[in-house]
Amino acid sequence: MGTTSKALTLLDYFTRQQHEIGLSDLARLSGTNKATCFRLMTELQDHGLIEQTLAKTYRIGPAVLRLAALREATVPTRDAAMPVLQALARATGETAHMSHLVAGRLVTLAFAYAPNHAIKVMMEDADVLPFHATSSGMAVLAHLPKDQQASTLALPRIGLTPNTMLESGSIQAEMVQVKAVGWAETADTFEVDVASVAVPLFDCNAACIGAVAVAAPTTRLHGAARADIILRTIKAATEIMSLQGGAAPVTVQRLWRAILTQERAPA
Amino acid sequence: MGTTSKALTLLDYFTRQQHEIGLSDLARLSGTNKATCFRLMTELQDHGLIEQTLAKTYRIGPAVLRLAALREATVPTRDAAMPVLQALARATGETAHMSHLVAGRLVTLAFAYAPNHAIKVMMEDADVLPFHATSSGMAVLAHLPKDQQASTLALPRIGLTPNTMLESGSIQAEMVQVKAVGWAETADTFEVDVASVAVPLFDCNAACIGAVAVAAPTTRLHGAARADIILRTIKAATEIMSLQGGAAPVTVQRLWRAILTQERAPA
DNA sequence: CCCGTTGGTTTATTATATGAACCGATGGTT
DNA sequence: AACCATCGGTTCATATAATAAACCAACGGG
Repeated sequence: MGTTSKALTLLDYFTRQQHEIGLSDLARLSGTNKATCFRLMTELQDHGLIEQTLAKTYRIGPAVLRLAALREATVPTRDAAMPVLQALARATGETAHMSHLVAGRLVTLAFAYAPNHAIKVMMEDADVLPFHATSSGMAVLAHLPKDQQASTLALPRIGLTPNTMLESGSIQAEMVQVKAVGWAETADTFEVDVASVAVPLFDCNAACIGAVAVAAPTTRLHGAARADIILRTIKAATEIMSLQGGAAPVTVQRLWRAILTQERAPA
Repeated sequence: MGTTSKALTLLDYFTRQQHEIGLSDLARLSGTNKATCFRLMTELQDHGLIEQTLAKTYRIGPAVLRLAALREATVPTRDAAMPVLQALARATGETAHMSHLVAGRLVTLAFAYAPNHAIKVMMEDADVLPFHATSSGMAVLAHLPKDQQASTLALPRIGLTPNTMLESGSIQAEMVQVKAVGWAETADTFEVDVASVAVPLFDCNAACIGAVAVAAPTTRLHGAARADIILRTIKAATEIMSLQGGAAPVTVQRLWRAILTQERAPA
């Protein structure tokens, strides 16, 4: 592996749960030599990607803000999707969110809450979603190239609830199902009492790059409400893709058109 | 220079003006060998910091969005400053903005417009500001450690208007003046007819990390309005610092207190 | 048909990254 | 107070990774 990759890999250890890490800890976590880790972090620090606190711990630096602003100016992903997500949340009365595939991981980039329920599903930006336990993950996984599916399935999985799928076989069966209907659904697999519906997003090459999803308490994702949510999520996905110059593969487009025209969600 | 630094330096060539760059162009711009450039870009791409368009040009990738969200979750710089800037813009009727020092450069991180004027100063996120031609730049430069001042002054400067200061001598004289009053002011040095007032920001170590500024058409930055803007900008800066756990050096605090208590801007 | 340019690849050479051991400082524990 | 573990950071011989010139094939005018 290249030195640059090693340095950039160090950034991955900073998460919402652990956003400040000391040198020795980071060296241990990443399995790098302490001296190497120090040198790499110093280099990241010189460019503002990392900064050090008073307590000498490292954290993500301010340079990423400039890069993110530049990214949004170049490809307005988040800014373009935000109003669509807000409309989706308002219309469904539930939590809407969008995740993108970044370097093989599914990252939450934006979300919107609905005001009309006391109980709602809460989200965090920059969260990394497990493929096997979320509808977004399954929606994306099902539409990935075979090799990426295989490498993703080869990763270790953890059971977040009693309902989480763990065996490759059942996940692959679900992937077939997801691909056959054009959207994905999970209930109580990520967290108990949380269910969600997800629709994949594609770029201009018809390659799957993420998903739009609506998450709700399991008890509210039934019957007519559920059917409505499925329709609206598909519409939101197509809208976001048109804003970003993406397009679903024709096979998926056909599935969606069928669902939208019959104005009813299939089994 | 380390390999990682070389790779990260490549990111700096992506600007608001030039946000997509081809391989040969980038190799030329950065002075790196084309093969090296390719390898480094591929590595950045593997981590999502860079992505390639259909036309094979490179651009900033989606991973920076995750990092930026994580940064804001760790240190809510932008999110915390935004309401203060909006209030400042509303109260002054002009454009307010905040810039931070990132890896030796001054980067615009947030701004807010006022609704009440047809003519206003426009801003862009992620812009890099020249120290010698902006009030924010001078405010920061004046409060930097001597060695950083020297290295900044050693950089080449360009004259953006006939009024832009270019000689080190006049810039250093201005720095003394800025440090003596605790804030900075420029008129027609960045762009003709644009004037601005800036107040430095400090972190918890009392090290200067950026500035808050109000920019207005030169004709509107006079008399009572100017005095009011100076007061409000100082108040906004102290507010932002208290939100972020920073504090100005006692010398600067004294200057500000004097200005605020006499409720009048000094010459 | 040619010529210049593009993105990308190969190769021997060389410069850079690496990691064990070390340092001084800090903070509990006995 | 002596001890010990751990912290962030440094040193230096060794080994690995980065480098750059030359080379592709493909594309687009003139």
